[in-house]
Amino acid sequence: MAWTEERVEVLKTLWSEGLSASQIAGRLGGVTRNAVIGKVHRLGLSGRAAPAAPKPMAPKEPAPEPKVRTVSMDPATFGEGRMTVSTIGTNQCKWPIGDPASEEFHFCGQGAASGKPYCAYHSSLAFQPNSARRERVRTKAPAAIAAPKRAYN
DNA sequence: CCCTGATTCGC
DNA sequence: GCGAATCAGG
Repeated sequence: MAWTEERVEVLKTLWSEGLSASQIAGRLGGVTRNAVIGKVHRLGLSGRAAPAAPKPMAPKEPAPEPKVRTVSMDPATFGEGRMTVSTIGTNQCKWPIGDPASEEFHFCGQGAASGKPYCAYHSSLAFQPNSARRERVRTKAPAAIAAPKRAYN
């Protein structure tokens, strides 16, 4: 399973969303949590670093008014609205657009259902790939390296 | 024991 | 670059 742009986007998003490596791995499918963590490190977003650029220090953004843009654009034109991490609303799609460490970085910003971090379009991207396996009840750890206990008889 | 991420290391 | 094995912690 190769790390396609889409999969990487999902990875970055879910990771920044706070999901654990095993959760992400299970969602993507075809990869283990080790692979996810390895990729995460390789991407340089370990430690749950903020997706936003390493802003040294915002000169005290007064913006006391959480005026979010209630945009309703088509998925095809997403990217038009430059929702930054500071302008994103709670019920707006938080799908990352562009490099997290770039000025171009912003969020989709489309209307998202309450509780859902993404709009329908990106939600499908993130949740569509595989939906069969959600259960975590069966943690893949049957390993149980049989103890080589042998009697020295 | 279950889990978590972090790092190493052979591929 | 990739991910399993391993490490280190909760």
